[in-house]
Amino acid sequence: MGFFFALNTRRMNYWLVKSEPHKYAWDQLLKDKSTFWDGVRNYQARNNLQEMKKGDQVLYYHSNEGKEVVGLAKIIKESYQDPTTEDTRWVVVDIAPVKTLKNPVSLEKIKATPELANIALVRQGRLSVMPLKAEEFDKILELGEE
DNA sequence: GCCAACGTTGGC
DNA sequence: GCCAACGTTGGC
Repeated sequence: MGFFFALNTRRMNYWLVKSEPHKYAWDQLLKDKSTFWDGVRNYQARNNLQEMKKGDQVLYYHSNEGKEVVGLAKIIKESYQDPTTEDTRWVVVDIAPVKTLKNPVSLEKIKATPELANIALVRQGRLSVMPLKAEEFDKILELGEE
């Protein structure tokens, strides 16, 4: 049984999402306890949202101001129609905070870390929802807890 | 505030 | 279906 549990655990997916702090900051998510992740109007980001499964872990990045990974969140509801638009092309997911990183991990630090130099956050600056490999996810968390 | 990167739109 | 024009994101 433990063997199968380990396999399932390994299938969990890891993500990084961006938010401009003046639009919706990490602190706001802590206050709200959960939110629906709306505003995605890019197909690649949308496709990533649709791949998210309940329980997947999500790193929360502040773009523009801060430019750092500030917290860890999780998916509590899988993708459904974006309630802020009639347009059926767009979806949202529900996320909830898990913990605040002891030390935010800056973009600068990420760029300077060889294991992280190729993540989409660096390579594809405009993408707002991106997958991470387990190793990359672990590395960022590790940097955040130092 | 500038501009590079890149996605989308629309004319042909 | 190509590609120029345009809009948006986000780092600097």
